[in-house]
Amino acid sequence: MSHTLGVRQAQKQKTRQALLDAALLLLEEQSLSSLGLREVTRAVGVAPTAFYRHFRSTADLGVALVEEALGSLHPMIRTTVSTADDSEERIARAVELISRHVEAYPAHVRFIARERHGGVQPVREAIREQLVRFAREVKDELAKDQQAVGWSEDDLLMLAHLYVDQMLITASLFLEALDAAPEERERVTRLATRQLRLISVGRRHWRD
Amino acid sequence: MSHTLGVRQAQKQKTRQALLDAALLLLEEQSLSSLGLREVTRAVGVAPTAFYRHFRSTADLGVALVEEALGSLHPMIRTTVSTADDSEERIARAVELISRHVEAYPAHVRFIARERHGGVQPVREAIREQLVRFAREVKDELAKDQQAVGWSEDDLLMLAHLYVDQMLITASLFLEALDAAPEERERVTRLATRQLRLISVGRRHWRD
DNA sequence: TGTACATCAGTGAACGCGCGTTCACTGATGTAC
DNA sequence: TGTACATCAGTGAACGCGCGTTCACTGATGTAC
Repeated sequence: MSHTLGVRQAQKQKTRQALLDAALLLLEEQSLSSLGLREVTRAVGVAPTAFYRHFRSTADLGVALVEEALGSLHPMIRTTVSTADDSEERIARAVELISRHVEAYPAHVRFIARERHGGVQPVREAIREQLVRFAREVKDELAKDQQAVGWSEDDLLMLAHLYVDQMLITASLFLEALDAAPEERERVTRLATRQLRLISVGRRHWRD
Repeated sequence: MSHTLGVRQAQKQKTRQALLDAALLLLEEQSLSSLGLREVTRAVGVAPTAFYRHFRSTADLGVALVEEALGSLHPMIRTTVSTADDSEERIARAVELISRHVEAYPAHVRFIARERHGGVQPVREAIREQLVRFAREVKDELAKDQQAVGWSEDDLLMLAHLYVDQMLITASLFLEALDAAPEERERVTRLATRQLRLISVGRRHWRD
C-alpha cells in the first residue's frame, strides 16, 4: 500500500473538499465576487472561522476550483486532438466528449465560463493560464499532423486558440441546453459539429 | 425644435444616467452579482433611496446597461458585414472596428464579457437576446452575398454565430491588451485577422 | 506498551460595519383655471 | 400673468441582518522516549 495520510490530515482534506463542493453548488446562482465565506461554511456545517484553516479568502478558494475544474483535463484534450483518424469522425468524437463532460461536471463548466471574465482577478488569471496551456498542447498535437506541413508556429497557435475557444463556446451551449428538451442538445451537437467542420475546411485550404 | 423634456424629466434622466455611469465604473473590478445599490448611489452623491426612483434592483440596472452597451451596435454590425468588397479588406475593417470600439467603450465591453455568463439571470438573458439578434442580422447580410448560393438557412446561421462569437472573443482580447504595450494590441490584431481569414477560407470551400 | 507533551483543525463569542428596504417628509416643478 | 393645488424626484432616519475578521479556547491526533 502507498503512503496513507494520518487521521488528522485525512479529516482536514475531507473538510477542504466539502468547502469546495459547497462553494461550487452556491456558485450555480451567483458569481465568485459575491460568494460569502460564511455562506460556504454554513452549507458545510462548520464554524466560519474554520474556513481560514483551508483558504485565505474566497478568491483563494476560487483558484483551487480552477485547478479542480481544468487541471485534470489536459491529457483528455491531448488525446482527443491527437488521435489521427478521419477528420469527420474526430469532430464527432470531440463534440461527444464535450457533451459528456458538461453532463458529468456541469457546475465546474459553469464556474469556468462565469469566472473566465469574472470580477476576481487571481481567478481570471488562473483560468487564462490553463487555457494558454491547453492552446499550446493543442498546437503541439496539431504540429505532428501531416496537414501541418508548411504551417508556421504562429499559425498553428492561432488555430489552436480557435479550437480551444470553440470548445468553450460549445461547452457553454451544452450547459444552457442541460435543462432543456433533448432536441435542444441535439441542435447544439449539430451546430457545434458544423462549426468545427467549417474550421477544418478552412484549415485544409489555408495555404492554397 | 422637437419636443423638449420638462426640467423635472430632464433632471431625472440625468440622475439615471449618472447611476448607470457610476455602476459601469464600479463594475470594472467586480461582477454585477456583488454590486451594491448603496455603492452606486454613494458614487453619484444621492441618497440610497433615490435609486428606487430609477431601478427596481441592481439586476434591473444591469439590464439597462445591456441595452446601453449593445442596443446601438446593430446598424454598425450590419454595415460592416454587408459592405460587399474584397474579403481581405472587409476582415481588416472588421478587426479595426472592434479595436476602436473597445478603445472607445472599454467598460461596456468588459461588462458584456463579464455578465454574458455571469450570476444574474435577467442580465444573462438580455445579453443572449441581443447576441441572437446580432446573429440573425449577420445571417441576413450573409444571405445577400453571392457566396451564399447553395447554403441552407441553418448553415448561414451557424456561420453567423461563428462570426458573432469570434467578434466577442476578439473584443475581449483587445480589452486585455488595453493597458499593455502597443505591440500587444498589434499581436491581437494579427491573431484576430488570421482567425477571421481561416473562417473565410472555410466558408469559401464549404460546399466543395 | 505507556506516558507526557506538542500540534493544530475546528470552536464560539465578540467586534464594528455596510447592506437593502420602509416610511413619512420636503420642496421644486407642473397644471388647471 | 397670478394663484391654488397636485405631482413626484430626492431626502434622511430607522430597522434588522449578515458580513469578514480577531481571539483565546478545546480536545483529538501525533510524537518522543
